[in-house]
Amino acid sequence: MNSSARPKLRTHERQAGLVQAALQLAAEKSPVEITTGDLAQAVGITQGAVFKHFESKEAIWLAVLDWAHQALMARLQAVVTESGPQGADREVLRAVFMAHIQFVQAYPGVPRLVFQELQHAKATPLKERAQLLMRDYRQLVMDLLDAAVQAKTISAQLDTQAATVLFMGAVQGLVMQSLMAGSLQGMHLQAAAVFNIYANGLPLVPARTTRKKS
Amino acid sequence: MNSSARPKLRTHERQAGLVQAALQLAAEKSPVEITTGDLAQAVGITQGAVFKHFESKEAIWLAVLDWAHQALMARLQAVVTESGPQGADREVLRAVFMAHIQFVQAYPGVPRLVFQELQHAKATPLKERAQLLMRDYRQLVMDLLDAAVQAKTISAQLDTQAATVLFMGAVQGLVMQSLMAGSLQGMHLQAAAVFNIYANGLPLVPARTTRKKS
DNA sequence: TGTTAAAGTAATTCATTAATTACTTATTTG
DNA sequence: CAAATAAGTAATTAATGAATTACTTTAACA
Repeated sequence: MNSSARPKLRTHERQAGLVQAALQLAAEKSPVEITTGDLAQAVGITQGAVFKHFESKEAIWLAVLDWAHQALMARLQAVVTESGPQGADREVLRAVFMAHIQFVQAYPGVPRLVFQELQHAKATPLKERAQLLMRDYRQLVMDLLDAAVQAKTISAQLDTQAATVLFMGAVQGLVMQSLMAGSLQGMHLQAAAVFNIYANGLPLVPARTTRKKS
Repeated sequence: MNSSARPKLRTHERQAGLVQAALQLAAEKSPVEITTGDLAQAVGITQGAVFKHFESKEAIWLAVLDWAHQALMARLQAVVTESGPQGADREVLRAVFMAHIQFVQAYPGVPRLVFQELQHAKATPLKERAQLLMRDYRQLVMDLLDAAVQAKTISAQLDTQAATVLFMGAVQGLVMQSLMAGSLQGMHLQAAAVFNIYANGLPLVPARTTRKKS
């Protein structure tokens, strides 16, 4: 990647470089098979030099997860606030959905890494970060759904927990799909179709002329 | 696991034992961190002895994937045929969904392994097996959806590709959910709620009092 | 501008783990 | 029942890869 032969960057920049390198590499291969040597090479330094900037390999992945957390949530939050305080609720959801898909396309290494870490049985620091990211994300989606219920755009029948799981699963399904196909291309085309089915599954508030029956 | 001190099993049985041990261990930890030593121990033999029965570690995981493929598809096929030739289509889907969830609860290592392998960028034999399993699964779901459209239980509007992605994503979402929670308990409770939303998203055929149009 | 601290190198250490080897023991089966 | 074969052991090998060390170079700044 970075072949500019310019040695001696300050720790902060090297850290950033390594984090980006990790993201790049994770886009192409499973995080488990990324070595500190790979990272060093990608950034143009020696394997040993990596440890001048990070205490351990784990610390690098922690930084990557932090970056991803920050970047993803910022984007999604932006989308939410852009949509204005009382946008059509389904449309906000759709915008968030599509923004997430875009993010995944831009940084395919992130879902890889997150899922990788969630797999560990016992709570490693990395797993905890991954959980944190997911929890935050989950909360954002659930808040949107709850707001829609509140605003009576969606029926109070809705199990918002379940709806959140399905929302996240929809993204995950698309990711998996592209892992099978081997290409991220066309992901957001299918994403729209998938979201339509999802949104269709969210119950409308009962027709307002009719009396509601259980 | 197997602490019965009975040496010298025939290769076929040892293979089966090792496959089951791998499934067990994969239920608890990430497949990457399962060593041949772990497998040997779980089955009560020496690390080296493992290679009397499998050419390589990779061969073990291949066998595991084959077993999983076989077992999962058999179950799902059974559910489909049990439901009779003209069962209510959504109910067949629901039954398949729930059967899959049950399978995942019984063998949590399987989704772990599959996803793990799908991550590899270049086509390793293991990745190909995982893809094969997913493709078969995907086909089963899509066939059901297509049949429902054919039977006019579901509107021809439906993008069955997308509906299949969402179906698989729904399972995946539940898996992820349990990975976050750290427990498989209660998964099938939430599964029912998730499926309801999904099924609700499948468009009904237009009201039947209307004359059918091509 | 010369000293210091940070950033880098190259080579080494240490641990892990898949696979092999030389040898032993159990189990078929001719 | 005694070869022959299959299954097992214990120890070794070879490769990999994270981290450490001893030393060198660059950049900052007092």
